[in-house]
Amino acid sequence: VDAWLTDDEQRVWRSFLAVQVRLAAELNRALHASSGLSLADYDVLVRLSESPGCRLRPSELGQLLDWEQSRVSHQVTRMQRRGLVGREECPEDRRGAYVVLTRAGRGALERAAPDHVGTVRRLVFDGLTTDERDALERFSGRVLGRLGTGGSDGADQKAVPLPE
Amino acid sequence: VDAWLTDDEQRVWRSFLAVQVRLAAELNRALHASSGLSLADYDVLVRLSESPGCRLRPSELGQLLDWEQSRVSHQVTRMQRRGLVGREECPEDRRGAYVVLTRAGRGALERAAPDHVGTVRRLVFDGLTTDERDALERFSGRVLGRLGTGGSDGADQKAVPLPE
DNA sequence: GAAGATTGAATAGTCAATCTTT
DNA sequence: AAAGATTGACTATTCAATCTTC
Repeated sequence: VDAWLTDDEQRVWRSFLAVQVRLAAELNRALHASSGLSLADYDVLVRLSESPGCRLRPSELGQLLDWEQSRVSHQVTRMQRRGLVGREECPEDRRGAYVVLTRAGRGALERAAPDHVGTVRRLVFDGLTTDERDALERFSGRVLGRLGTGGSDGADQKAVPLPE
Repeated sequence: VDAWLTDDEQRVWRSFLAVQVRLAAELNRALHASSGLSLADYDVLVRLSESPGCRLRPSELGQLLDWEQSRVSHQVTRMQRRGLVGREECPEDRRGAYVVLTRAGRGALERAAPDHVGTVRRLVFDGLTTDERDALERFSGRVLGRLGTGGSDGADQKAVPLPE
C-alpha cells in the first residue's frame, strides 16, 4: 500500500490544517478582544439562546457542541461563576439538570455577536464565490459522512433576536 | 449593515466548524490509540525530521507550527522528558538553542506515520474528487490570504525516509 | 447496573514576567 | 532596549473516579 499522501494531497492537507489553526486563533483573538468571551463561551450562549426556554440539559449541550460531558460541566461552572448561565433542577428526571441562559448571558451574546459575525464574514465569506462556497459545503458533508454517526450539526451563529 | 450570515452561509459555516472539531478529535484519538503520540507531538516530530540535521530553533518551530514561543517551550520540555527530543546549545548565538530529534523520536514517528496517514486518507481524501480537492485548496488559499502575513505553510505529513 | 451529571487530578495551552545575550 | 528563550501562574481540557437517580 502507498503509505504516503501524494504531493497534491499533501499540499492541500497542509493548507487545510493551516487554515484551521490560524482561523480559529484569529476568531478567538478578535472575539475575546471585543467581548471578553472565548469561542467556547460564545458557542454555549448561542446554543442556549436557540433552545426553547433558553435551557438545555448538559448532555444535549454536549451533543450539539461535540464536547465531552465533563468539559460541558467545567465550562458551565466557569460561566456560572461569571453569571452568564445558571443551573436549575430538572423536574422530570431528578438525576438531570438544566443549564439556562441568564439575562446577563443574553446581553453578552447580543453585544458580542455583530462583531463576531463580521469577522467571520470578512475572513471567510467575503470574496468567496458561490461555487467555492458550495464546494466547501460538499467537502464538509463528505468528511462528516465518513466521520460516522452524528447529525451534520455544527456550532455557531444566528442566535437571538439581536440588534437590528 | 446586515449583521447576520445568510442561511446558506450559516449552513456552510456550521458544517465547516463541525468538520474541524470532529476531524481533529478523530485524528487525535486514532493517533494516540495507535502510537501514544498526540497530534502536537506528531507535528513537532515531523517538522524536526524534515529539517537539516533534524534540528530547529524553538522560534523556527513556532513559526512552522503557528505556535507561541511558550507553547513550544512547554511542549519541548514534555517531549524531552519522554526522550523524543533533546535540547542543544547554539554555537552562533548563545541566547539561542536547538531542539533536536532523538533516535527514539525518529523511531516513534516512523512507527506512528503509516497509520496516521492512513486515517487522513480514509477520512479525507478517499472518495474526494479532484475537483473537490482543488476547491478545498482554493478555499484554504483564499482564507489564508486574508489572514495576513505568513507563508501558506501548514503542519503535518511526509516526514522521514520511512518504512517502504 | 446503566444513565445523567459532577468532581478532582493530570495534561495542555495562554499570558505576563524574567533572564541572558546581542 | 530588543531578540531568543524559558518559567510560573492561571485557565482549559481530558481522563478516571464518584454520586445520585432510574
